[in-house]
Amino acid sequence: MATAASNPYSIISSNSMVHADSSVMQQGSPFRNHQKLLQSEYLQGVPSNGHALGHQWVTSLSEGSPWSTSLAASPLEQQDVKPGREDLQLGAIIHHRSPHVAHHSPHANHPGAWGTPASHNSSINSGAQPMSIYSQPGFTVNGMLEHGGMTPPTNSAQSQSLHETPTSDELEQFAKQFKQRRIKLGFTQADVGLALGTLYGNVFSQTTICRFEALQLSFKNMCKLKPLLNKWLEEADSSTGSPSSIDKIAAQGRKRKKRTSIEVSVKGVLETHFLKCPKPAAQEISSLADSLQLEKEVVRVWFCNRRQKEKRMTPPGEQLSPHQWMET
DNA sequence: ATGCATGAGTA
DNA sequence: ACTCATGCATA
Repeated sequence: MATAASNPYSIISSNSMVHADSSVMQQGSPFRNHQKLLQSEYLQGVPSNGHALGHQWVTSLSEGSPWSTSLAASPLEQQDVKPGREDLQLGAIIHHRSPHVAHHSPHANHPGAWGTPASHNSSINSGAQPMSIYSQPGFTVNGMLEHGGMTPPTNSAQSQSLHETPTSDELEQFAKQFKQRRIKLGFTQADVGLALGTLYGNVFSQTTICRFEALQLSFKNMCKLKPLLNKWLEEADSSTGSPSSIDKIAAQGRKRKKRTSIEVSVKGVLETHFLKCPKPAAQEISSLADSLQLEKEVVRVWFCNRRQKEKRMTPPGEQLSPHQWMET
């Protein structure tokens, strides 16, 4: 098993437009609902791919510095808890440097935001706030949707998405419609992500758009993105046939740990443990990691991701009626 | 489309 | 050390 450790951590830079739009054809029904999804998902047959322990990042490059070496543009697209502000200064900068003026209400980040019905809960959703939009007058990054920014004559869909928390159904409906429109208009998920960046300053990846369409984000997260996507939709709809010259942002040189590939059987074990104890103590993780011959960190992260997955609107597994995420 | 990973914000 | 939003890399 001379692990062909030929590709430790890759320096993000190449890779770019791979996925064209694979989402157009696959996917049967996005409504898989919440249930204590059992191991079913973890038994996904992986026929011709028994490559097991793929973990253990590296051992070949003499770079010395492990993945933690993070440099370059930080993915600050996080949720700034800033009441909206602190970005006007950026107006001067005219570079790749996504403004990411995330906005967010001083939310109360309650755990299990799910238990809270959409009725009269209003700590979430802060929809559209006066985020500073600044577009570089002169050239369009995405070929389309480059408006003055500050001119929002389109206030068609701000009735409820602004103060009223959408219901699960509404989100589901929207997601579905969004995807359809997007495809008809000929945009890929990646395109949308970029457009959002040039439009509002918040760039998103193909992954996020994909998850939105598939309702694989938390309820709160869905609520946050909906207004943005809604706006994009409007723009896209109106701007008839604007050939978009996609502009991929060159990735920076940031190192990242190579993705660990956990063996199917090992996943089964992890899943079993998860069902018993979804929140193992540090020590338990250690021993578990030890017995599975995995890095403790890998196991820890696995549990984190597993928990997070449990909180999504459409957990993998069963496919039930598109309701009841709020329950339980 | 999704698995594993990062990082800011919290508790 | 966890949650949550998000994404690179990969299947």
